[in-house]
Amino acid sequence: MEQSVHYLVLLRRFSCRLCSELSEEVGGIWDSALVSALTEDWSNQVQNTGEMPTFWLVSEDESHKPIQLLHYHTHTLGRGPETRIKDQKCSRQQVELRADCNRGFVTVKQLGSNPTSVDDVVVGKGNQVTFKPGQKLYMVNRLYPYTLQFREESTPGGASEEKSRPMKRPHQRDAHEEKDEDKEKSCRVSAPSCSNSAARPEKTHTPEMEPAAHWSQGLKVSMQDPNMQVYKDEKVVVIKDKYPKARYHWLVLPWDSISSLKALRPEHMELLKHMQRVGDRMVQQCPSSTKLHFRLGYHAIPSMSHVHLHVISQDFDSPCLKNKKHWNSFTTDYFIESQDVIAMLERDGRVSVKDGTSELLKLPLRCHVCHKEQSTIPKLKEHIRVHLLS
DNA sequence: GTTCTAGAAC
DNA sequence: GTTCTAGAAC
Repeated sequence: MEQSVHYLVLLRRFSCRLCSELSEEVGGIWDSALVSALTEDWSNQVQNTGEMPTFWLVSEDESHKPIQLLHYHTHTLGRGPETRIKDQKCSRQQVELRADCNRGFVTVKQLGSNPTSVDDVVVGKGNQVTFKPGQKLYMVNRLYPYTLQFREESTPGGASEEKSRPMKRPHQRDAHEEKDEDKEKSCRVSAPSCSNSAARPEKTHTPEMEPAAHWSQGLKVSMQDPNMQVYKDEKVVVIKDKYPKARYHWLVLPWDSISSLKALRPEHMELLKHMQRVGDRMVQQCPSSTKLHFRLGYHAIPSMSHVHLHVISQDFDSPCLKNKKHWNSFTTDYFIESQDVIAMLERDGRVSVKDGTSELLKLPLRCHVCHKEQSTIPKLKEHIRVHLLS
């Protein structure tokens, strides 16, 4: 217990250091409001991939159905049937909203004369501010509060308003929402505290709701969640793996929507190099970087959509590491080093995965240090402790 | 990706 | 009997 507390204290100090030092080193930032603008290429990529992440503007007092805010579409709102606001102080065109689903915020421009605000910040006529999950938008005079919810829209082109309701998002559930305390202690990586009630999933699933987003889309949700983000800059975001397979296990994800290694093209080279640099920095800033060995790489056939670079310490000391698939995905050629992916892209212009790679997950359990075969996961975990202590 | 659990392995 | 795995379901 004492050790866990100590560990958490270290982590918090580490996070603070990361905030200042890492930002300096790689030009990254920690306040998502400061994220600089990306190009509009993303919009095209979304259309090409058929993936349509969208925000939903949710009336806090549930006076009307949530309003879908499609990526890069402008939405003018104010007094009228859509919001059911009848207050004369509210203009019919009170605000213009523009969602950037990839970077996780909506731009709010005040068009009306009376003040629109986001939390305590008054936008001001003609001005615009960012609005993120966890914040509250007050349409006018600190009245008519709204929150943002984010989810993947599974029907490209957009669902009709009638059937489009925010749904529960299982992968937005944080570790601390399930058997919280035990998990936090046992996984040795503290889940960040979540004050973002607006972005939390619905607890119940009513018949009129659409089915939940597929689990494989979970990273796209997590990477947008400010409570999950450990680092971010204009190109990438880093989150802690929700089910870490070692004492330190981060994921570096590009803001650009790249579904898998297969989708990588030469134009992604600089992005991949940047992802590796950020991963390297994560390691360098880690208080245990001198004691633990780290590897940076990609799963050849990842379960989760959206390219993500694993930055993982090689202790594999985690209760979340439970089965052969977990083990072999990090200790066989199923795990492709970041530098090898970059080299392959440089050489071939593509990243290919060898036939039979999925079979690597079924290989016998073998210690990653001494290569001795172990019969079961519990025995393997007992065995690797020996290397950890030596 | 995780959880759950039947049944294999011990 | 218990432990552990592997496949289904999510």
